[in-house]
Amino acid sequence: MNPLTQAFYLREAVTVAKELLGKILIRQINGRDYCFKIVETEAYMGAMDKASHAYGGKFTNRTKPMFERGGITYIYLIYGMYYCLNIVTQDKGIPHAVLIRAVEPLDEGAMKFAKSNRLIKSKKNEDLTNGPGKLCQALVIDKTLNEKDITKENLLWIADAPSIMHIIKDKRINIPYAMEYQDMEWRFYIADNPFVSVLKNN
DNA sequence: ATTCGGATTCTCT
DNA sequence: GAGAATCCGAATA
Repeated sequence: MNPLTQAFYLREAVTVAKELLGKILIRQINGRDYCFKIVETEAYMGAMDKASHAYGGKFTNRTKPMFERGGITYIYLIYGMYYCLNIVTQDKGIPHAVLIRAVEPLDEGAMKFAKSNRLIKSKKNEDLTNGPGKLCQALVIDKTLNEKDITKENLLWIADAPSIMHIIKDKRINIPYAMEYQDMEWRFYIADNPFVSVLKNN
């Protein structure tokens, strides 16, 4: 499997968010590779986007990675308990990012790995990785992996795979403070995939 | 099936 | 000091 190159990430977050669906997120740990398919993403569109941590060009210790050149991680702690994994996109100085909201274990090994890191009652496999906090727990992703290059085979990287044809677009989740931006359809997921966290409400 | 509250700590003002 | 790009299990209906 070949890593997605940096050029892939030097574009708008919405574009990258759509194209990341179906790609393979790989966690290397104890000399083994665990592979997961990306099935749900959200785009955060930089200084104009009221839902973004970088709204108004806000530059702090936390948001700093978003201002770097695309192709690295942006990982933060949320609600004091959970981590969220983002992929930085666009060139240096343009703070776009894509939140990885859900992944699907690609094989039995990945499934067992996820299970061993998630101590929950539910026996449904979907509950292992169908949310941004859940997948970070399942793949043992924390701030030690923040601001790291994901274009090279490493502890955490992304490999190319065939593009997804049937993509659903929808509003982003849980951003009530974002005013008019909470209605932007900047969440994307693979149609009919059981690991998607929230389905379209109608 | 849907709603609800508690957990927990980093980050910024 | 307040609030956060969430999750889980329990309670309700």
